[in-house]
Amino acid sequence: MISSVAQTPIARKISTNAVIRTVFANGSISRADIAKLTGLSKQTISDVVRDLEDDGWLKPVGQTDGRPGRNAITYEINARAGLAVSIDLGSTKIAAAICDLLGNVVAETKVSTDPRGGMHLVNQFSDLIVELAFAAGTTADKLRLVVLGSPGVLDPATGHINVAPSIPGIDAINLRQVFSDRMAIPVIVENDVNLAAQGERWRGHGIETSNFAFVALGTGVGMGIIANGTLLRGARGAAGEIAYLPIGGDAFDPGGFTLGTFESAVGSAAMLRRYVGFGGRNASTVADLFAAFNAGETSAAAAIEETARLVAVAIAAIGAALDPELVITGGSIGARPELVNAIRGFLPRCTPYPPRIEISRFGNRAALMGGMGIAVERMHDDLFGVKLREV
Amino acid sequence: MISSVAQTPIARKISTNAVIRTVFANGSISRADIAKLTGLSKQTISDVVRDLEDDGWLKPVGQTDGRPGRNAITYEINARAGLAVSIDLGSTKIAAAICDLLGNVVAETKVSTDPRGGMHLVNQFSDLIVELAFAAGTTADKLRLVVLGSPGVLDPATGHINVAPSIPGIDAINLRQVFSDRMAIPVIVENDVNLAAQGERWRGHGIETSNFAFVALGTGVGMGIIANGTLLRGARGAAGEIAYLPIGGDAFDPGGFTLGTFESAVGSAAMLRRYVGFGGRNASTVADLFAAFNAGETSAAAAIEETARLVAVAIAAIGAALDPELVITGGSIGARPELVNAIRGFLPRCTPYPPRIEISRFGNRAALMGGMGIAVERMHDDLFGVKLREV
DNA sequence: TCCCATTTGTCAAGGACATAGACAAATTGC
DNA sequence: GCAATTTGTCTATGTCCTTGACAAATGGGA
Repeated sequence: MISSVAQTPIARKISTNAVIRTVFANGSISRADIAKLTGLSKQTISDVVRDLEDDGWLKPVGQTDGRPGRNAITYEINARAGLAVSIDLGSTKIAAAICDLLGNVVAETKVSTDPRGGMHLVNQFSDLIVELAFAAGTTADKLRLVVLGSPGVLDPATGHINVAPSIPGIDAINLRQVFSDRMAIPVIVENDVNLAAQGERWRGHGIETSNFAFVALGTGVGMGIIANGTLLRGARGAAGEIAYLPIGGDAFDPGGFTLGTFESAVGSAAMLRRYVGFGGRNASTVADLFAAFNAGETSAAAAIEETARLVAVAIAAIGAALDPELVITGGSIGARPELVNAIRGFLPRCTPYPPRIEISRFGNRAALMGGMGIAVERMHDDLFGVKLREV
Repeated sequence: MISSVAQTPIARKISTNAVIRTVFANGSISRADIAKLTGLSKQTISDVVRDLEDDGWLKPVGQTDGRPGRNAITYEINARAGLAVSIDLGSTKIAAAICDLLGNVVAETKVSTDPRGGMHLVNQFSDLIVELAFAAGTTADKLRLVVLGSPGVLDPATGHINVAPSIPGIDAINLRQVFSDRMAIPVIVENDVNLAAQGERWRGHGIETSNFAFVALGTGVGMGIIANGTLLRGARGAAGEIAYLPIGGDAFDPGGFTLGTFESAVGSAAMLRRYVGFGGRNASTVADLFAAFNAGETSAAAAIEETARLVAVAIAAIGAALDPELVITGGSIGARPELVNAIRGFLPRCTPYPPRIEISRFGNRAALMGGMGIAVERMHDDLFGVKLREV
């Protein structure tokens, strides 16, 4: 025998999947209505719903009322039947949340990142999860999945983080493996900007758009791409690493290799340098610089204007390559409306088909949201997905 | 009743699909071997194969021999059971071919493009197909599908060609609709560079690569992107329109809007202009220019060098956005090894992670090949694909 | 209050498709 | 010629789905 006999026959899996999807789409629904919507017979629906209720995935919640005919029992997803964790690892803060099968946030917290990095972070994650699980009224071993967002370039195959300048020691261990072994739960590691893009796709500006880019502008720069409705990672996981775009400087300058030509031109350090170059004196952080701009300082305005011009050219380049319908900006610089308005002004002057520009809906929670979105999607796939046999 | 009862139950469709895929993967195979490879029972395989043979999809071809035990009858795909047409519409030539279910070319031809454009082209396609069908020993009404590659930006939803400078009158009609109505066959219209990328994906350099780009350099410039193994079209079908990359000129120069900044800098007109600027006198076409280069003319070398430098920067930009493993070049300029070698020299100096560069395997037949690849894939989907019911 | 139309959900019968195992037929090797 | 091996069919059995009948529950009207 090459393949063992399927535990649950394919036909029943398909029926179960159809029922689950129908209940997800409709919230609270009777078996008779499920039958009408799926086209399956009442008998089949009753069987499937009985199995799902026995296994805890569905629960009866009430009755129809007021219409002629016998009242129907209505069923809902038992959201608590699947809980997962999303963690956003930043260089200064770690945000974490537990969400249920419907994507509701059940518990959430935020702590300072352990500056020692490496295995200390794994310990920190582990403690966070135990604490969150308690707050959610459950225990860590009941959690089905962890999605971890991290800066850096991840190898799509192994999950190893190859480049992560801002987090010490994290490229020395196989974070996914170590963390997963420690918790005895599957762990997905993903680039934080990619997660932010997924977050916007799930419940943000990208909800109705299959082709958009999330551009993060802050200390560093990065991009997450949603194309044909799914995340685009590239051959080495480096898709969207726009730090290396040959814009804002000479592409052949060897200095661009370390930081990246574009990042050297529009990162927060470059902005402050530019501000000082224009004669500014009152800003040591980007927040100061925007404050100076709002106070009417011309050198701050010039620094922002020049940055916006370069970002507009970068977006033109991205538009020529990817044709996104929408570009969502985020990060400490990218979330500033002052900058985004300036970009909106430049864009139609450097590309014939400018995409729409929006500021991220979730601010610094975008990556956390994206992690939850992936977790929910993955739980659905694992629990109710229909997988055809590989030949 | 909302949905009509499925004609063929899903389980049988899945089994049929598994059988077909196994036969495709193994060429000539016995029913017993199909059973071993799929894990399905011998009985089921016999039933499915009998149905497929009755309907003409499979045919017995011989017997096993020489091994102990009873000889088995071997079966093959009946390749002639599905024939489709691929057409590559160029500004000067139209190439067309008929291929079978296995992607074998059954008939092929090439004619000059009718310069009057518009509906005259539809007539020309129609005549070509009738002629090819005759050469293939069949009739046009037996063909299942036409894939048409055309220059220009196509709306992914409607198939309408929005921008096509080199073909007159083709943006005035809904080519897909008109052509499909005329032939009474489904027609797929796709950008020619996208088709070239698909061709390389199907049977060229991209056969083992899920993330690569096909860059066409000639009179105009364009790019086809394969990401996650599938074609990337973008929101308006303009993904890969690298003519508008802000490279090789000032992105804010309004002149760049008509032709595109990058195309103005590296198209064949720009190359010849550059050659003359360097003092060249002996070239009125790009072929002349490369001949002058091979004769040792320094102004030709300088023109090619400068073009290669700009293309390298463009590939660096594409690499930063998409992280392809490979870039395949084609077109009258992009297929020249002289240029590609120069690009290979520049690339590591302007990007830290240069992709591999290869010249298209199919020359000017790449788009035709891509059309066949799509046609074969689509025929398989239509004929044997498993579609789950939409809820 | 009673009856009817309507709706829900279960029961029972039947069909399609799958599997397992027995078995006849065909072939090689000794 | 006989054993071993392999192919492909036949028979029995089980699962899943559908259909149609029917009991149970409900609202509205006489």
